[in-house]
Amino acid sequence: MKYSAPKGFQDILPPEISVWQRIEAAARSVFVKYGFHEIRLPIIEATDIFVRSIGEITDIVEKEMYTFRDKGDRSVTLRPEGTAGAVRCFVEHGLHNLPSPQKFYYAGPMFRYERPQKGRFRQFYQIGVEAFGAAQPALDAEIIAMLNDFLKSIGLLNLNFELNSIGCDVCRPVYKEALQLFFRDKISGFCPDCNRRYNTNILRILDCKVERCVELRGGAPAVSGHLCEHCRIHFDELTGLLETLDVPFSLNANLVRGLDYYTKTTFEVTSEHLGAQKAVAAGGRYDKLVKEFGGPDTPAIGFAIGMERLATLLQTVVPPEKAAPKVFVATLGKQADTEGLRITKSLRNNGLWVEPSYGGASLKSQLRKADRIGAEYAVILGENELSSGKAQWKNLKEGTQGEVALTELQAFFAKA
RNA sequence: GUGGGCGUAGCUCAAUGGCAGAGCACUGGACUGUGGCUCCAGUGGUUGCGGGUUCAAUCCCCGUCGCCCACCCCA
Repeated sequence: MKYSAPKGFQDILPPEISVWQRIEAAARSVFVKYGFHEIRLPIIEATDIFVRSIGEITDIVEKEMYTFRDKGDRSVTLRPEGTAGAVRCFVEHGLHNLPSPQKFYYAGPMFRYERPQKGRFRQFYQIGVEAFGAAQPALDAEIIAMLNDFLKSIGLLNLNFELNSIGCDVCRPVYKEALQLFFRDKISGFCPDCNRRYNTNILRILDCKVERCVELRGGAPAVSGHLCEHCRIHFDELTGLLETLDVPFSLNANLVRGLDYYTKTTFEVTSEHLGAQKAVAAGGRYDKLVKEFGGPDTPAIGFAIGMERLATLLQTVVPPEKAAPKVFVATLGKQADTEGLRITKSLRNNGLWVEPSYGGASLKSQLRKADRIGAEYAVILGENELSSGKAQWKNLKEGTQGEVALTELQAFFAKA
């Protein structure tokens, strides 16, 4: 093999594409009912946009970004996620001047230089959703309900919907201090990763999977007990609204998002039928990010859906569609080859999927091909048919055959 | 970045320190112009790449690249 796609990059071929198209169509039809509009964003942004929003000490920024200098010596980065670019877009175009909230979605590839594994690629596709300009828990509830609607509409059940609040810039620092106090004396007993987390992102100790760490962190202060009144009310109202809207969820006090910009509500949808990378969608509030980007103080919330992971799940539920032509036109002889092309075109003009023979093969091999590509009908056109002005039609599913005048072919297949 | 497993035909996989194979798929034939079933034949390989050991390496050793899985982290 001389060439292969770069590590962590993959081709998506026709049998799989039908699942992707189904996902995209379902997303559009659900999102439009919630008033979300599609936007198309650049795949490259100024590097600083991601550093400022995602956070300097996150893995994404520290080691996973495809960053390079363009010919104008600007540092640019292939987007590792969509929210930063969406916020940049919102601020750049002054979209806060439009009635609030403004609601958007987008779909496309993201890039992270990571070691590939099941459900993880260096180029991966996300459908992203962002809503700007409403601080009320009603918006959180709606956006989560919309995600739930979407997942139901493509036929996915048995997903885990987890919810948490990580507080705001008032209560989170207090909570972090409480965690530092709790772990200070016992951190040396934790795994090396947790010792690193103690300094970089202490919240992450709460979802370490190492058995010893799970035991040792028993009794650690829960975020729910440290939310300020404002955040606690927001969260309580949200859970109440989700119950009203019949959105099932479970609380997970250890649900921590890795990106710095999240505030208050965080949520994640996972499946047990994926590998270790089991999150199919995740998101949360980011009330400070628009201001951070130079816009007015504008609360916002969003989520992202992992397309590959969703497609993997959907393929186990719904088999990929096998699309097949209505008619295969088999021809024998130069003159019939030409006439066959003309017939093919006229049937296509009637809206049918028609495949011509490209000439030169035996009738036997042409019919074999017609069968293998799953055509419903074959039209047979040779010297006899040309001279009589009548083609043979054959129903390949039922094995029936008959004659039809060349001038009647369109009418024949319009009814067939 | 770390750890483990695996690289042989388009796909799924055999094989052995001594001529590189099967099934499926593809093309054709048996059946001068009638598919599916059957039978026959054909196309297709620098055994991922590079080096080493050896009379001889697909096999053993080293390196490298790729794939898979897990950690970290994340959609």
